[in-house]
Amino acid sequence: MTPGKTAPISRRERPAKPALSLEGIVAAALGIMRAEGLERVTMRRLAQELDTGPASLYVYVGNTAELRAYMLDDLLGGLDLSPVTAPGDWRERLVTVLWSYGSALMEYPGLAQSALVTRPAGPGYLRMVDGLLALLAEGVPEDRTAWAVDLLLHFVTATATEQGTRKVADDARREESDLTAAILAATPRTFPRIAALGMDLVSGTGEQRLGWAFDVLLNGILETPRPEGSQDVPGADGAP
Amino acid sequence: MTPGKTAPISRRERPAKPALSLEGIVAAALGIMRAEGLERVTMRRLAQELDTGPASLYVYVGNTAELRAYMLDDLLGGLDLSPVTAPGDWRERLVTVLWSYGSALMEYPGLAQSALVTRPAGPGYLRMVDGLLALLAEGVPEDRTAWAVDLLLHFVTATATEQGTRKVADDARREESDLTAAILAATPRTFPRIAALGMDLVSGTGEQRLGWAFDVLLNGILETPRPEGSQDVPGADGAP
DNA sequence: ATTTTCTGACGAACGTGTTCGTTCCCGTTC
DNA sequence: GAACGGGAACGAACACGTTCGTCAGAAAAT
Repeated sequence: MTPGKTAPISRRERPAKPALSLEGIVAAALGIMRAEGLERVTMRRLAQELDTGPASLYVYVGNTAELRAYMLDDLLGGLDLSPVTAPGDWRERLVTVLWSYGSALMEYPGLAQSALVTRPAGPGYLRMVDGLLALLAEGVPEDRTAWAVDLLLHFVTATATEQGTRKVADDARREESDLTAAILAATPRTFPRIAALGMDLVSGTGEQRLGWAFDVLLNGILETPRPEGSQDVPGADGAP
Repeated sequence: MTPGKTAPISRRERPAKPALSLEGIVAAALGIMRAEGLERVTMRRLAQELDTGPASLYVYVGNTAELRAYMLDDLLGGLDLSPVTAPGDWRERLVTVLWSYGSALMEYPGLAQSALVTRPAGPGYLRMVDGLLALLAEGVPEDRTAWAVDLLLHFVTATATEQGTRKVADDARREESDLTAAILAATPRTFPRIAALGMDLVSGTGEQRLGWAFDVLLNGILETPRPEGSQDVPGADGAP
């Protein structure tokens, strides 16, 4: 596992390298991530693990963002989608799946950021979207399920990014006190509304706020139809 | 307003370096951004502009994320908040301000990403929050204004990040076809729901979708009270 | 007036992502 | 069997963010 510097043995002594494939690269990247954390997954470190040079990786992966997208998709493939077909209230089951997604993202916050930058389009992501669409179909009018799933996922991803990078910065104290100090420094003269609300602005745990946000989104989706003239798309039925 | 290029005088002609201050650094950074784009605002380029070395900047700025936060806050300070006190429907005025915020962010997408990673806490941001709180107070029950403003801004920031980085990637074609291809490749066997919806999943312009999202959020906020037991915070009134 | 202290500034260095030109190998074609 | 062509792998290099140890110069203390 820890190759260290086992003397500069020429590569020909290594018994048949796995030949370098996208799958192998992603697997190695996930291995490093689980063992040492995502921030350790650098192109150089990864290349070293695969006994090659950094430039060689670029044959299979366009850049680090793309690599992370592959890693994330792999993770999403392992997501528990059993709530999709389980019995019970569709809202509860939907929120359960969304929480799973969010939890996966929060575990490796850097991946969430990638998902926000590079829109996922891998099989793992599509699998999840399909499941969510099935759940939405149970209770949401047909015209807005497409936009709704996007909105929900977009929101969870963003929240994970925010929460996550804050965890990386580690000192939640520092962050909090930064904004907290500013709030406490607000006087009725400078920022009246902020001063009035005070620490209520930063109240609640992340879970509480996210749970509330889910309710807000679902309630809003249920009673907000899609604007007219936004659904006539050529070939929208998938039968060209 | 438009600083332009007041003759590219060599740095040695500069009469007495501005002594290097946070204000000066941020101003120079904004200058480079407006002239050459945000991606050109590197520590080295910035140091060169200020006729010093990169390391010197770290006395005033912890890292690039922090620098960008300062830049963003400066931009936010120039935001048009006149709708806050204007007459008319509070919802329309609120959305107007949110659009301003979003537009500012989309102009320099990298800044949006910073805002998502490092929570803003500068005067420009607080000014905007205070204005939004005033607008929300006109129509939203008091218990949820604090969380609502956070939710709204969080969402706009995330959307700008997503939209923006896509613009940077430039080929919206490429991006679109990536997901589009996956959608078209979906069969009723593999991903039934996705196949059924087809291109409707990617329908609508960014504006249409964001406008709809605003409606969803506001409608949801209006009818989703905050969960009980989440508002008793010590010193919540700002009077310790 | 001399000494001490401390902070802003700096030069050099490390590890990073990414690109470029070259080399090598293997399947294809004559 | 020989020559070829193309994709995979590589070595070297560039610009980047950030850190470290050092230094100068001003402020504070004596």
